[in-house]
Amino acid sequence: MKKILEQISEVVSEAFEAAGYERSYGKVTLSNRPDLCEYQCNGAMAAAKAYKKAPFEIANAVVEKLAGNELLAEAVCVMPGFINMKINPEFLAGYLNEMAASEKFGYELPENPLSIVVDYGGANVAKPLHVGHLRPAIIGESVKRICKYVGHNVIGDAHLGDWGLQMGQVIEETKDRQPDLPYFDPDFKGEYPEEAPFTIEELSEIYPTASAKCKVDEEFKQRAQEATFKFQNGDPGYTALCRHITNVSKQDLKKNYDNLLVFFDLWKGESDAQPYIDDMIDDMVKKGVAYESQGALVVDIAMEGDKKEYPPCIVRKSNGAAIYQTTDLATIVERKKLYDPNQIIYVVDKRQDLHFIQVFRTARKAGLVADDCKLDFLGFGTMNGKDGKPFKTRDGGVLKLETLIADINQAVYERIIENREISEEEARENARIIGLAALKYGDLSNQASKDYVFDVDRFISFEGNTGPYLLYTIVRIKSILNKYADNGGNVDVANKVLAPVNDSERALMLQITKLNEMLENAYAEIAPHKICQYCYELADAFNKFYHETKILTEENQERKESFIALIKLTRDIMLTCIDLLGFEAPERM
RNA sequence: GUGUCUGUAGCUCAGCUGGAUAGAGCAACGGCCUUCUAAGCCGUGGGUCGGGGGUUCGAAUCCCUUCAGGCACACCA
Repeated sequence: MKKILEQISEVVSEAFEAAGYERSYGKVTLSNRPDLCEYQCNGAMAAAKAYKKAPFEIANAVVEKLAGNELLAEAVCVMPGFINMKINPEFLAGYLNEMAASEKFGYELPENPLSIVVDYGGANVAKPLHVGHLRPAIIGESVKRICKYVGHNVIGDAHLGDWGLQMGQVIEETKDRQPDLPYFDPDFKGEYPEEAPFTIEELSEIYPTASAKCKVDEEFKQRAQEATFKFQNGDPGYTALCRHITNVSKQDLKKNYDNLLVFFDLWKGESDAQPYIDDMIDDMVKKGVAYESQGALVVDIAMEGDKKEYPPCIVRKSNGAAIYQTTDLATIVERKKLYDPNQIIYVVDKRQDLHFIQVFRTARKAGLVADDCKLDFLGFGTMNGKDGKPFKTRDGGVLKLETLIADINQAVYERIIENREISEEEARENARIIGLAALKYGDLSNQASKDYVFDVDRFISFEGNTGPYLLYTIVRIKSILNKYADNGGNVDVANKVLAPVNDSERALMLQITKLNEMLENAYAEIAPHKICQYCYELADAFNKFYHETKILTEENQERKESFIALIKLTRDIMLTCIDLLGFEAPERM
């Protein structure tokens, strides 16, 4: 269905035309003076210049043409030439009823859905997830859900780091512990065992041990580097062992991501792109985009209008090895071949923006993607502590993600048992749900590209603009609906929303109508924080309405059913919003 | 040094495709629970939107300049 702003703009555009002006001046926006009106059109002021007339005169003529329009209850013109409008309450109610009856609240799906790859997570095989992995997981998951919701075909790819030194480190440490395994026997000719030589628990201890050893033991470090080289060059035993490392590690990562409600469609890794490298580079050389410079093979990425000189993109190091850029480019080749995407969104630390400029420009120059394939870099900012410096543990170390989440859950749990009398089991379960909401909302409510202060106490404060506040509001609505059902009301029947009876109900209804406009925007700008803001305003509007309106004791049956329909719609939209943000609501709290 | 991002209330942040008195939350202070969850609601105080120029009928928003901070700048990922 058409968005409400489109509908009103249409009406005003026609009025401009009827009054003898360009219809393009009829664009209507939400009012920034809600005390005066709900919608405004500033077109008369822009038109004044083109037609060399007083803006007020134009606005007046337009307002005359708007008289009696069924969408509007009021249209007035105000100096110097604003057109202020109020919506017809009957029309408003009708709009909500249409939203409630429509799939996805009437969001208009694209005629030609895009194929979108979202690259997020940034996890490395064999290494534990730490706080640094939190933002890409949270933001990426939300971006993925938003893209899906607005009707595109989306693939979320974890794009594991499975091609680095850590592989060699784990190989060597395993070798030291179990030297007799067949992977280390160069003459071994049989089938390698199907079972991994270590469990998740063992692996998660092997890596840190090996990593620590590398820092103090030069000989071990040397061996790890050699092992990495051998595995990257296809040594069969090492390759087989690496497959075990990856598989075991993946289970552990999956468990951790599941806890965060982060679900990848694909668990590809850097290693999957390797087979594409040689052909890709040959092609670049053949096309003349890649050339040798200081021993390395590079691609110039300078473009007209650049304010600075960009360093060329290295696609092959002077020692012949591939580099980060190479792998990312080859991954684009792979994705083009397997998924032919129209858009690839990278959710990666913003400090890597130069890297992605290099990769994107090289991909374009070498024709790795179709010209109309969008390559988006959603660079996120740093998570800082309360002191404004990058988030660290008390002793300055890197905080494991599991620890962070456990700490938050514990803090939320303590707050719950302080305020509520519920069973131990429910308190723990709610702490998990509410903690995750606090964590994710705390992150997503900031613009992704900015650094932000990670303040657990504030996030779980249960007050104000927080995840728990949203959940509390949802739970409140659920509770009313449950009571309504207990008293014989039927919650499942689709009641009609009537025109609003008071200002707070009207405000709630207006807020609901903004949903689809907001969603379109959140997708176009890849901006989950817009959903946070909308959902908070919706919760706020509901709570104000709630305090002014007795819902269950309303005597007029039709009116009561209208209230029920309205709060049901509010609940459903809020549930949709938090789902797009990547968290859930409990039944009670 | 070059580029880039950021600078809005005591704190944390929205607003930035130009519009009418710059918005929230927290913190402070004052109200509201015999009535659908007070994790809520209502109210008060608090800002020369880093500074300075410019464009415009109109600028937190666009342009220039300046100050302060973050980040990145070819063979790490």
